[in-house]
Amino acid sequence: MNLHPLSQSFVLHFGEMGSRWGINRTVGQIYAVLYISRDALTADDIVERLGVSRSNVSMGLKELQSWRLVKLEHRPSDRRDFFSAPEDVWQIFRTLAEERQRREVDPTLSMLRDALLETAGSPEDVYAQERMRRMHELIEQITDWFAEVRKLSPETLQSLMALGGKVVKLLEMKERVFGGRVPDTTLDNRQIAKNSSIL
Amino acid sequence: MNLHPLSQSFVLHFGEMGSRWGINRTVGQIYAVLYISRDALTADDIVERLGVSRSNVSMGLKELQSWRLVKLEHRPSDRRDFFSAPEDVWQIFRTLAEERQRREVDPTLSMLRDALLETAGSPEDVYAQERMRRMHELIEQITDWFAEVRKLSPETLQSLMALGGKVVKLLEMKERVFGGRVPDTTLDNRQIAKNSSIL
DNA sequence: CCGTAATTTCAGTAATTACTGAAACTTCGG
DNA sequence: CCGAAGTTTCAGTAATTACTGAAATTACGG
Repeated sequence: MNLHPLSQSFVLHFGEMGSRWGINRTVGQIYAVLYISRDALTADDIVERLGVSRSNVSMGLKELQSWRLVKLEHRPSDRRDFFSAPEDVWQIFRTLAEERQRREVDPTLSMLRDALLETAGSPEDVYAQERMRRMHELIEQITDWFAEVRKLSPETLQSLMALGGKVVKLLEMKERVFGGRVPDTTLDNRQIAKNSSIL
Repeated sequence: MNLHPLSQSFVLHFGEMGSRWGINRTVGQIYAVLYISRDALTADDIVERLGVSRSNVSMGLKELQSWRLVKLEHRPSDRRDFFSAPEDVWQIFRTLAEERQRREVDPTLSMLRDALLETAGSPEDVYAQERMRRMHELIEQITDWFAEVRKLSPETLQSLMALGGKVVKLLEMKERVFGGRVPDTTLDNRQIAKNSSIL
């Protein structure tokens, strides 16, 4: 591995993290190298930095492209492919989440839906289905929420996150002015549903 | 594998998902079996249902315990260990997130902080550090937000998620009425004014 | 279109990770 | 404490996944 020591620990760490996340070590390292590089790199640049085979880098880059995590660009009178990671970290995060949704969450929801359509033949099946229903509900809720949140601009999102749990307090306050009853400590489902319908 | 067909696809799917998430197939399957079981199960129950070795189940259960994803209980005059998955799916989700935070996010933040303390010796290093700084910022922001959100009750959280992006609209509405000046509450007024003005 | 540089594919092999059965250990009722 | 039931550990092996080098394919400047 032919890297500045500062970058080295970053790259190694991402290789390690990659393997924990079901992405292989080299793919993680390739991404790390691209992420911290100012300029777009050729596959051979990456080979040189990581000390792995050219074919390995080729496969890794293909994998990263399938995740939409790297951009491919070309330069005039240069036949080589140049790769780079997107600038915006929020965009990267979003892409990652979207791809995981597509690859893992959607198939899971689909499997759960299928199982819920089956006729339960025994008390165990009835319980199993009930559990699956709850899981389906949870995943769908988080999924829908995320789809909504994705529509917000990064700035808005950042502000909301900065508020954190205080959002609730702010909404309670709004309740006092617009709503009927004053909620005790937490908001009640129905009440929020009611209010949001006016929007 | 000795399971009702309805449960079988669920269990197989979770095995598959497990391997994609860096958790091994059997561990995923064990969890799935526990999740859909009404009663707590012994290790031998799981062996029977999955058709894997007793030792494999033992290791898998240990792994799941280290993730705090299974509860261990005992019954009077029965020396066996009984395992079960928590009832509340929100709780499960939360535990999973907390453990991943502890195992993956925290070490990553720590690595990034260390790298940011180093002195950059070249223009490449300077850029690499800038990128790491941005990544650190993003992760910390999401982390802090999540820590806040974790304090909310599942019901409150659910209500908030049901609102989705409409939260922004509600807060804007509040803005229009109070214009940053906020009636007496437990919150520090200045803090709210500051935060909501960004919206 | 030719030649060559660049990239991809793929079969073989290396490395890693998962799984098993046997043995060691633990626990607890008697 | 003893013995049996239950659990864990671990060395060996199986299965999976990652990586390489060579060959095939692609793509583009001349």
